[in-house]
Amino acid sequence: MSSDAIRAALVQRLRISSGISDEDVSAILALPISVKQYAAERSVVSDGQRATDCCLIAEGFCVRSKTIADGRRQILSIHIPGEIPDLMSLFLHVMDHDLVTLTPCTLGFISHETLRKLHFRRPNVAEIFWRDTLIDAAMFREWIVNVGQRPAPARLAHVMAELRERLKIIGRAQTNSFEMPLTQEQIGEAIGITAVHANRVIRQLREDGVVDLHRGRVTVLDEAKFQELADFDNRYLHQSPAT
DNA sequence: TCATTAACTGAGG
DNA sequence: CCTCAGTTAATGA
Repeated sequence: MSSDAIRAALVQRLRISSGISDEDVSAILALPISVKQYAAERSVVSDGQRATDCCLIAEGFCVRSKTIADGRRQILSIHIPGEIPDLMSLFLHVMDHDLVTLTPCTLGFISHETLRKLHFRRPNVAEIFWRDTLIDAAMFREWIVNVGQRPAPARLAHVMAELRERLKIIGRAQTNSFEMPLTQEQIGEAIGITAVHANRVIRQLREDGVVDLHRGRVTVLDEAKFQELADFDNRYLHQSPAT
């Protein structure tokens, strides 16, 4: 994939969620960016590492995660094309978690130096990136509530509902079907249950005619049941800049 | 390797 | 007694 396509993915997302101006778009499109291909399940930046670039996902899915002493891993967030999962590293240089590819990915790296200069030259872009980081924090709050308080089937449904909403923004989800390329082990790591229990939960949702998850693709079987279970309110994604 | 399922267990309501 | 969820183990795709 060309680096133009990578920039386009970012701009498409920022246009919708931040109301970015054409001039700011041009400034972003002119940034030097280094494109790299990653296989699935590869570390992009690790906990404790000093980051010198920010990573823009052009193609594929990534997760952010932390691993505890006994080796168990918590998945903290799922990331899709057009996002910059490690934007915070621009100011927090030493990573406090891992960024890992889930699927084969095309990633674009923009140096901190470049981004810093852009911030001085274009305060509007700095504001947009700040806003993006705050939305990221809002998503973490929602994730905590989800994992901490909802029963397992609702937890899974909520993660699915959020992913659908975000994929829709970049034109990659239909209402009743979208990609969710996590193994059952990874689903367990995301919502705090074992892989065996993840399997039970998925089966239950399928048997109840709510939603099906098969080979990394979600199919909503009953929209009303799905919404009720997921208890999803998209306000925390703050998609319209005006409000 | 990943997904599936059963059987058993214990916590907690 | 019931639901939820972890563990173990066997088996299938």
